[in-house]
Amino acid sequence: MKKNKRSSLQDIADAVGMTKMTVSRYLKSPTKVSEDTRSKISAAIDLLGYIPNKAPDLLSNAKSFSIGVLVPSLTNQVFAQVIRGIEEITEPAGYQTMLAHYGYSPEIEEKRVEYLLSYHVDGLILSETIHTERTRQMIKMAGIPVVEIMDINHPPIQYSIGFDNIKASFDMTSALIDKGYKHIVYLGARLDMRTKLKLQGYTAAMTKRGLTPQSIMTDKPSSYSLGAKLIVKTLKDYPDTDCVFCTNDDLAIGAIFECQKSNIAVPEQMAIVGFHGHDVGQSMVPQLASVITPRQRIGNLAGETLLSAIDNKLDIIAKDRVFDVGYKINLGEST
Amino acid sequence: MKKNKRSSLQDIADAVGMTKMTVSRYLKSPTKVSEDTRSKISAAIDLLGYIPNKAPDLLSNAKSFSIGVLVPSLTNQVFAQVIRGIEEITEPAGYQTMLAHYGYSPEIEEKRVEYLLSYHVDGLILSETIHTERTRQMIKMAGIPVVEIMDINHPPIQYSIGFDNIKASFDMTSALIDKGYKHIVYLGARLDMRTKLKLQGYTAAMTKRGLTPQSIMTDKPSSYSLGAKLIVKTLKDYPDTDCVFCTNDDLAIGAIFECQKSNIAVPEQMAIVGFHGHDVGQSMVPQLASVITPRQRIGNLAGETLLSAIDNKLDIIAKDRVFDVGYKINLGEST
DNA sequence: AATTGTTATGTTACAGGTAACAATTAAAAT
DNA sequence: ATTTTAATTGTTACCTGTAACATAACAATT
Repeated sequence: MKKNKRSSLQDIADAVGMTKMTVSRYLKSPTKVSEDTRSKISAAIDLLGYIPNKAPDLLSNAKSFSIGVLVPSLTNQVFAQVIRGIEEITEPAGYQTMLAHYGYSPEIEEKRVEYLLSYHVDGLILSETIHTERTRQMIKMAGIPVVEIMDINHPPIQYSIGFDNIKASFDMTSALIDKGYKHIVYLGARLDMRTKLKLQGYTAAMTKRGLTPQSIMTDKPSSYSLGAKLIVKTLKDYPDTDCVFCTNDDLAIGAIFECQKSNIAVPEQMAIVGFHGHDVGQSMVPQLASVITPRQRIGNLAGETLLSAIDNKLDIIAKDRVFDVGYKINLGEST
Repeated sequence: MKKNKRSSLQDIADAVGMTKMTVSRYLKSPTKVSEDTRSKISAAIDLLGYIPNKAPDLLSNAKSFSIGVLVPSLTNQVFAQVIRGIEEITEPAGYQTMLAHYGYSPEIEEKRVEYLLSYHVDGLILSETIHTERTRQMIKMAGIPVVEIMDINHPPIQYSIGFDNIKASFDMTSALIDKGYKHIVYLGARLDMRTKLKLQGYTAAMTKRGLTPQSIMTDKPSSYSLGAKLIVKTLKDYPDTDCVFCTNDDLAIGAIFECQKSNIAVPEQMAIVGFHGHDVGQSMVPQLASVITPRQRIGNLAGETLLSAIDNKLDIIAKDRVFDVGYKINLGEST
C-alpha cells in the first residue's frame, strides 16, 4: 500500500530527459521553458503525480509563506472569529495558517511555539501576553515578527492588538450600578489572565461606588452547564444578588437557561450579563447584555500588522506598537 | 531586528569545539555523550538558544510525527468536538496535529491536502467523502493512511468512521410523524453533501408515510439569524406547517429564538428539530429535539484507526473498513 | 604484551529544490 | 561571414540533521 515513494522533481526530469532544474523552472514560471518542454513535463507530471515538497524551502532560508497562529482553545467561538479575521487578510496575501492551541497553559504554549518555529513560520500571532521565559527567548532568537492579541494591559513583545479588559469590565460594572443594581456578583471560570483582569475591573468599579465586590470563581472550563451550576451556587451563597456579571457569554447563557428552568424572571428577579457578545446571546430571548468586542476586527488588524512587519513596512508604526480596538457596552434585555 | 540567524547544530558544535554529530547525539540521547561534553553542550545551547528544525526530518524520509486534519469549518462546533476527540488519542501518542479548513469546497480541500502532504504528514483525516480527482490521486501517491469521517454513505478511500446521515434523517422524520406531525418542513442551508443526504432521508420518510415533503433550501452558511429568517419564510410559504426539521442545531435554535420573539409557542404551535445535539440546544429551554451524534467518539475512533494504520497494525480490520458509530434520536421539549 | 571490548567522538553521504552562474544553441544584426 | 543577442537548458553549491560506518583512546581480559 505504501511502497512506491512519491516522485521528486528528479523523477519527473528523468522521465522527460532533462535536469530537475528545468522542471523546477516549469513549476515556478512555465514561460521560462520552451513550449515543447512544457508539454512534455506537464504530461510527465500528470502521469507520475508530483506533490510539492516543503522540505527544501525550509532547509534553505526561503520565506515559508506560513504564519503561526496560537489560540487558547478551538471550542471557544471568540477565537474562531479571530481566526477568520486573520485569514481574511493573510490568505489572499498567499500565507498559509499553521494553527495550534494550548489550553490556556503557558507551558503548552511554549511547546506550540517551538513546534511552529521548527516549521519556520514567517510570523506569529499569540493570544496571550503572558509567556514562559523560553517562549520569549525562542521568539527573540527566531527573529520573526510577533503580534499579541486580545488584551493590551501588558507591554507587548513587539506589537499588540486588543482592548483593555480591566477597563471594559470596569465600564460594564459601572453601567450596571448606574442602572440601579446593588448586589452584583462576578462569576469567573478557567482562571486565566483575562478572567483575572476582568475581576480586577469589576472590583475597582464596585469599590469605587461603595459596593461590596463578591465573586464565585472556579478553574473549571466554561460551559453552559457550568453557568447553570454557578447561578445556583450564587443564589445559595448570596441570596440578595440582583445581577451576575459572567466572565464570558457561555456562563451567562447557561445561567439564563437555568433561570428559565427555575422560573426566575430575567431581568426582573435576576439580571445576567456576559462578555464578548456571542451570536447566541445576541439572538436569544431575552437578548444577553454583554461587552461587545470586535473579534473579527482584532483578527484583521493582527493579520495586517503581521504582514506589514514581515515585509518590513512597519518603521512608521514602530513607535505606536499597541493598538486599542475598544469595545461596546450592550445592556440588552437581560438587565 | 531580524539579522542574527537562528543557530544550527553546527553553531552549537563550534561553540564547544565538537562536531554537530555529537550535539545531535546529546539532543536525542544525552547518555550517549560524556558527562563533560554534556554540560558543555547544555551551556552552549542555553547561551545560543537552539530551536529545533523540522527541515532535515522532512528532507530525509523520516516519520514526521504529524497528522493532517481537515475540517470544513472552524466555527462549526461539531468539528471542534471532533478535533478534541482526535487529539485525545494522537497527542499522547506524540503526534502533532496540522489543522486546516476548506469551507465545504472540494477545490479548497484539494489545496489543503496538497499543503498538508507538502509537509509530509504521516496520515490524514478528512471530513468529507467527496473529493476532487486530484485530491484522490495525491493521496494515493503519498501512500499514507487516510480516514474519512462523519458520513458512511460512500465507499471510503481507505477507512471511514461516522454514521448514516440518510438513515438518521429518515429515523428522525419517522419519529416526528409517529408523534403526530403532518406538515413537516425541512430547512437546509449551506448545500453540502450532508445537507443533501439528510434531505434525502427526510423525503423518503415523508413519502413512505404518504406525506408531502416540503423544503426550504439556501446555500447561505448556517447561523442563528438564518434560522430566524427561514422560519419566517416557512410560515409565509407553508402556513400549515406544524414542525420544522433543520439540517443543524444552529438553524433550529435561531428558529426557536424567533418563535419566542413572535410569541409562537414551541412546541404547541410549532415543533422545531435540529441535528447533532449541540450543548446550547441541549441546555436551552425548551430543550431542542435533535439527532444526537457522538462527535467526540468519532474523533477518538478516527485517531485510533489512523495511528494503527500508520503503525501497520490494521491487517485485521482491513476487511472491515467502515465503522458505524450510530446516533440517538432525542425528541426533547421542542416537539 | 597482545587481544578484545567499551566508550566517545568523527566522517561521509544523503534527502530535494533553487539561486547564481555557465554553457549551448539558434536567431538576428552587422 | 562574423559578431551580438536572446532563449533555453545545464552545473554547482547550499541549506541541516542523522544513519551508518570508521576511528581513537583507554580499560579489561587472557
